Amino acid sequence: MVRAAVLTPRGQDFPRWYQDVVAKAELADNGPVRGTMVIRPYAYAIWERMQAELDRRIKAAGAQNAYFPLFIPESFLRREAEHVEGFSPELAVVTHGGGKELEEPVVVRPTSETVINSYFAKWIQSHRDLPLLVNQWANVVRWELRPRLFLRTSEFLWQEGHTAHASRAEARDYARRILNEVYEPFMVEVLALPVLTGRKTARERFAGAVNTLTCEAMMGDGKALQMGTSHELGQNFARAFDITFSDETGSQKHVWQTSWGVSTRMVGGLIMAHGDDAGLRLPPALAPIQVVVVLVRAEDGAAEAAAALRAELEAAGTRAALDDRVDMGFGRRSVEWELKGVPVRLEVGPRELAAGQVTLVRRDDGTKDPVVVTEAVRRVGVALDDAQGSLLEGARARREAATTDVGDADQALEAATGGFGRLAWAALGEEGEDRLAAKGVTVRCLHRRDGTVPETGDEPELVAVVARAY
RNA sequence: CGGGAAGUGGCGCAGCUUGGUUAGCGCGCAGCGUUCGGGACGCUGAGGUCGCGGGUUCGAAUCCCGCCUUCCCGACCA
Repeated sequence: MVRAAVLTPRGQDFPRWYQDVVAKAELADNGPVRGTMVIRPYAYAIWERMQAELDRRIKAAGAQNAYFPLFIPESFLRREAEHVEGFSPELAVVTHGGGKELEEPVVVRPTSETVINSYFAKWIQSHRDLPLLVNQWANVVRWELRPRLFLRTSEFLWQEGHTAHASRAEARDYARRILNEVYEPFMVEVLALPVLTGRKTARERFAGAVNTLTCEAMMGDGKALQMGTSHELGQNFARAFDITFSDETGSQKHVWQTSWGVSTRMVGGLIMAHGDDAGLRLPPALAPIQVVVVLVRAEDGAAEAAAALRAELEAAGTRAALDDRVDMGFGRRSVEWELKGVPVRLEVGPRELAAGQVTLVRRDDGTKDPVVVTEAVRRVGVALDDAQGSLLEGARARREAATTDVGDADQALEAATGGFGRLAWAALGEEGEDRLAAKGVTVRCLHRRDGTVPETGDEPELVAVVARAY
């Protein structure tokens, strides 16, 4: 039996495939204003799972949640020179309110450094007030000229952390801690996405930061996606907003800061990294629905058995759903759950039930196995664990296979046509970086030979990973 | 923002070159029946100011102008 193609094949037209998945898995729609996005319930559930997992880790790193306003006085943005310069082109500016022209235009936040820091200046007096670790879950607006659902939209949802510390070393350590203890483990353990971590080059650095750290993942077409960033801001904003404290000796000092964020872009990354020709493939640790019990036919006690299985799975702590829509064709329902990437399907029908069995189908590798009903819950648990690992390994293997070690800029360009190129940063340099950029290839990050994050950008023997990026 | 392509029921498309009266097709949707272990089938039916605005014309989905939106390729960003 040949399956009809549900989606444009991934290898035939990747962008088209991506759009097909977003539409058919009911993830998102375009909003009425160019560049905006309607996040549909299933994708929002995925985002909520990301939020839950991240929020826990962020709090474990000591930050507390707060909320700052959407509207920011335009003058605030102008206080940090590089920051304005970086964001000016993509600002949405409100000029009218309450039926009249505003005296000072108000910008819709593209990020909240400026508002948050103006309050940090007020709240921080003493070294005893430090470190101040704040996180906010919010929407931000950056007017996009070339929008793409989840990956680049004019409005997106994210989490932005902002911290102030008493010393440069402490701020630097915290920026790194967020990268290595929050973002990277979340992406690896929950999203099953192997990420490269490292520093951004000066060219790729966040506007206003002295150092930007990044997590980079490879998508199914070999392009890179920046999954999250953590910035060391130095004292740039502290000076611009006059954030000072008296230290133990009573002298006034400017604070040292960080900011860090991940966004709904990760949903796009998840689709592009794990998806296949049948749709999304969700890692079990993330999936809003980990297992769906599909009632094949409501005969011979199958309906009762399916409902009971779902209840048992839930009792065992598994996120389970029941699909008892027997008036809809079985094949159609299978296709639907595959599109949505639900990791495991338990098919319950009278035929196998007569033998005391149900069928366990794994989304990650497509395997189907009969399992004894009384063993089903345990077997689902095993399958979920296994799928989590195999998705991660599969993504890692694809990345390795599509990564080439090269010696110079020309070879790097060649390598970046279908994956990552890796070469000595010393052999590329900023001139080489500019040459690549002219061809749409960027340095995604700099890291040590062993993949760890360097302390500074001028460590010897740094490796540059270059690629085309979303 | 530059360069290309395209907007016709929910989705995918035909019709446009050579204006002409009831705008078609497939999928989906609703009802009924037969089916039912990988997108079932039959019958009946609903659903469209042809992206928006202006113009030409006796008459515009079709020709002209402007705008909006989407997709692809480039420059900028999570």
